[in-house]
Amino acid sequence: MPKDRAPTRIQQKNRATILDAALDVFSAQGFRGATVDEIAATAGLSKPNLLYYFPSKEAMHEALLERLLDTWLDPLRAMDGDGEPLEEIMGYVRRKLQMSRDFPRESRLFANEVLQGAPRIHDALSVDLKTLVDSKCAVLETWMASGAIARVHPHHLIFSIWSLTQHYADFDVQVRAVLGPEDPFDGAMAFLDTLYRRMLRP
Amino acid sequence: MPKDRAPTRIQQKNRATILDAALDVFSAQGFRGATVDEIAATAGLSKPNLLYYFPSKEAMHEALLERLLDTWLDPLRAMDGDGEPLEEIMGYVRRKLQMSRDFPRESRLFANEVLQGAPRIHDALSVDLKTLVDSKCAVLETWMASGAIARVHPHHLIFSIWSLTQHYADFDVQVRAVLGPEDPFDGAMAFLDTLYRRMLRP
DNA sequence: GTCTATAATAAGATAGAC
DNA sequence: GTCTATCTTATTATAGAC
Repeated sequence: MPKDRAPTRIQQKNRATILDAALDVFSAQGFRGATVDEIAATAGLSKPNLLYYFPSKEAMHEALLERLLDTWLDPLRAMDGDGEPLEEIMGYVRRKLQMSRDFPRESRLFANEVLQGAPRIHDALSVDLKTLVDSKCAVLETWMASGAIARVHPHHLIFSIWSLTQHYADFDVQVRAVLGPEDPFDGAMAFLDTLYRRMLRP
Repeated sequence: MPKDRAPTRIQQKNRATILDAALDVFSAQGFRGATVDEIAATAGLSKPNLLYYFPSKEAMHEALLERLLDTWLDPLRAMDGDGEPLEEIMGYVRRKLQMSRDFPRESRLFANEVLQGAPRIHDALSVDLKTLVDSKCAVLETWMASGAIARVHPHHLIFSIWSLTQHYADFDVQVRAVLGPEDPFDGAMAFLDTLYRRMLRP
């Protein structure tokens, strides 16, 4: 096990390789569906070597979720109460859709976890996430009160952005099966742009 | 194993009990996360007795998916090309949201399967589902051409209905963690009503 | 039809050589 | 740091009595 001092370059590289492989497998199979064997094979390492870097399968999963939660909410944090309301919301939608396109594995890791009752991140949801969302809902409400955007339930507005954007990562197979060769994300961005501008027009 | 003749009442009842328990466990844990032990315990039967009715864990899962696919698309099938366009669409949204509220386990079973690449239902998606969706998109396009509803990409319109409604079943823990004690479904229905009426107003 | 007992295998984790 | 070999446990499935 790595000693309790600054990790060497090879340690950093191996940990990164392992986490990337683990993300591949966990996001595709869920926690219990994933096997350490498959993660090791994907990483190109032996199973005991993997467990030299992470003490258990659980530890890998935990490391991934922790890293994910750190960055997953950045697009919402970046919605600026002092900006132009509609453009701030559209910017949030755009950033969220880009995350679905560029980081579908992260989206599916998260979806797997929440779908199965969020056993490992329930506190993060009901504390950190709730706090952030409530504060942004307050911002949305001032925008609605000022007449800058139309009135809707602010929490459901945020849920709608989550569901509409994450759908393209989480249900990618279904979307492509139905849509055929057409790129989903271009059409999605145009559609979401229309949707939110029409719904929120004062 | 049940003989190849009409099932007795006790057989029917046991099969139904098992499938209900299996739905509980598969929808909460995914296919590989589910164990036959847990399904048996939930059903109140011994494990060998379970496997007397279904030859394998895989067979239970298959039976559930088959039954699900049969009924999952009914709300879309019911959207009538001869009806009043906006009300037909709103009716579809309402039925779909009701399914999320009344059959969240089915929604999560489906989500688990698609999220993990739809290995068992890929054909159903790219054939049956695609055929149905394409035909309903043609209907939507005639409505748009006639000016009865505003123009949007029809496939993405349908994706939006799926994602916005299923979100309340699949991400139920998250929605409730953020929303607190407020009932999600009442607010959701009001929100979706507003959303689609504003977006589709000609 | 239902059960107890058990076989067979898969998977997480460790020992110990190099 | 990395590997082969192995232990241990969990899990699917079956045998065979009742």
